[in-house]
Amino acid sequence: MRRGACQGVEPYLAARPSRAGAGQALERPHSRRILPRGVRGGGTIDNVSATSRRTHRCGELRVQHVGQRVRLGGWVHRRRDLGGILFVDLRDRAGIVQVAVGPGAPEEVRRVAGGLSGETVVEVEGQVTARPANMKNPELATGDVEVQATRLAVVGPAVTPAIPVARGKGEELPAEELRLKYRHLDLRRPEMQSNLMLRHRLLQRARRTLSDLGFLEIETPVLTKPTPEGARDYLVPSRVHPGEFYALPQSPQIYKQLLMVSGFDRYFQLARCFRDEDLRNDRQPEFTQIDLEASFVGMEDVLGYVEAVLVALWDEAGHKIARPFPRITWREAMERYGTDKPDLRYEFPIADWTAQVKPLAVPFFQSALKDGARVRGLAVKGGGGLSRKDVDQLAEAAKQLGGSGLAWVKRQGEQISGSIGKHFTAETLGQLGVGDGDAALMAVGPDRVTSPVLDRVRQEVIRRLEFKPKAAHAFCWVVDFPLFEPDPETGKPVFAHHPFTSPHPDDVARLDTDPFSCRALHYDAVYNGNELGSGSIRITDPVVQRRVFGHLGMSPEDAEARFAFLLSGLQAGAPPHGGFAVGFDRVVMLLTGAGSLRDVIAFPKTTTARALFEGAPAPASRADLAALHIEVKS
RNA sequence: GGGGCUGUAGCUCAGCUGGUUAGAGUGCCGGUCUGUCACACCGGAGGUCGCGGGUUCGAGCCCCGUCAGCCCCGCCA
Repeated sequence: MRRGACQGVEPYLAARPSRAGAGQALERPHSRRILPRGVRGGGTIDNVSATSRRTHRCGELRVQHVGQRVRLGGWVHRRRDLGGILFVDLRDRAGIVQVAVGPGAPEEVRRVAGGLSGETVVEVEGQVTARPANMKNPELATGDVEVQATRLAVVGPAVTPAIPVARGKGEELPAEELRLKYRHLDLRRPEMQSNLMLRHRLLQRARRTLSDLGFLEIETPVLTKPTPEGARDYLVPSRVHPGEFYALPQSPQIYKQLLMVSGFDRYFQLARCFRDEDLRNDRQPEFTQIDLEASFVGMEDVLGYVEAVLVALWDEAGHKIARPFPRITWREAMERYGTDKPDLRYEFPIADWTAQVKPLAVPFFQSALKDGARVRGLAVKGGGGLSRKDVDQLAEAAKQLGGSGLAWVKRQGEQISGSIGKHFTAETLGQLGVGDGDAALMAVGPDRVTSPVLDRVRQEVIRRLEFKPKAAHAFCWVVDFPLFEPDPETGKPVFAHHPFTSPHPDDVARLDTDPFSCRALHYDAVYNGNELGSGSIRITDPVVQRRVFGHLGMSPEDAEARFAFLLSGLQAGAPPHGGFAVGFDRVVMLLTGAGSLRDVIAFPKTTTARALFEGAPAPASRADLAALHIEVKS
């Protein structure tokens, strides 16, 4: 056990067995040999931390080190000068340890310690001592010990930091703009270090899991050709070929299919992907996917591989997840939850109340109840707890999503109230599952309107009434997605996913006659209402692939020009194959509890896609532009 | 492209109905202090109220514009 890693600032490391034993053994003779005279190595426990300049990391020291002479390097987190005695909290990535400079310390040490300011980098040599019982600090993993400094040197003087690294309890974070501008300081904070250390471990665990399953890590180009995800491409001008451009990959989609054609059988990559679209809290223009593809597989196989990865990742973060994940069809998800990424932590489904409500002749519904429109609603247990203000805000949100609003009924004993309350009896409400103290929230219209409305209302009700989740971790697979969706403007069928997704074999015959009824061999992994990733079984028949391109409105010539390398690949003998891509940054965000992707990416972009730290993008020089055959309009 | 929120000391924030000298905590600087751990105490410095224009006798506060950050829609798996 590397106990040193298991302390406060890195909570996810708790009780994790080390697998680094062999590597440590190799390191040991080396680090022992170069340790300075008079300083003993750290024994058998923390030797990977030792270097020619230090024996341990600050945060690793424990009672077992008492009596040892150690040498540390780190940043001055805080300093407490009591006059005759002075304490320095020394910080590195492993944590914080208290260095004591008492009246008995050498004059030089006392002098240097007296002048230390925050964030200065120092090297300390001293003896680890046990703190007396009443002077221990239980909030610090190293709180049972301290280091009595016998040597102290400033090796990296620091100006007063622009934003604080050491924060007081309850002190707010600096503005995000400043955190991004002074990212080197923000990244020193133990929270950020913890996030990025977990990220590292998740990456390693994903690699190991897939490698153990026989997947080969193969890198694909970053300078490439536009891929078909449908987002805007980042373009890179070619110097050698005037007027021509590379595109940065939105995903390695076509490459991984070609690797299957090439017979690599199982591929994975921790792939950097680029999409030039507007940002969100959970969307960055460059991001990382755990990308995989396998040959001679069906959907079951792929879901199995992805489950193995996800279970391993959650395990790495300390959560035990049961397999297999439950499955829900896309149709059922839309029917019961109004979304293709249902949050199954809560058993609180949407119901079709058309049959029960239609005979009541409620004016609010009558005009809308045509052309296949339905009345759908939520029976809210304890919905009496929703204030009039809550209901009004829910109705307002419903209207913003394009609905005609939200009808509501509350039942308290024999008292029935609400916007359409006078049309209801306790008996009718009982049939809808609305009991005493409950409420019914209803929307009317075509499903494409009521689904998003009731999805939103459901989430808001869960939040406002603080429903208890029935599980902390609710994974599911959403399967049987439609192959096409109507174009919002023309109503014509367009592909719901990328155009390499195989139609469901049972539905292929209806491809031309009834496209909207065709299902795709496409599947999403959903966790607590978040989409973690998606995948599909691919089209391997070049004839079908050409037909599908035709459906996208692509002429055979267009298809050839854009995707010749894929089409010729498929003609060359393509094995049945399929794959998946996990949005890795989002996984890290969920597992760290971070509020935004920016807290799990070392150097993220702002919402306007700027890098405040390094200052990208930036204008290019006239000479650079000329070399690239580019003129910029000003 | 559209909507919303925010912008006051290095940092986090307060600032009344527009009113005369813009405050607090923390950090910083100086001092006292031998067991602190957000040490405590005493003293001090520190302001282009994001920027530009307007209204007004008078603007941190009202109006218009603009910039930046964040959130959302559009867009994007």
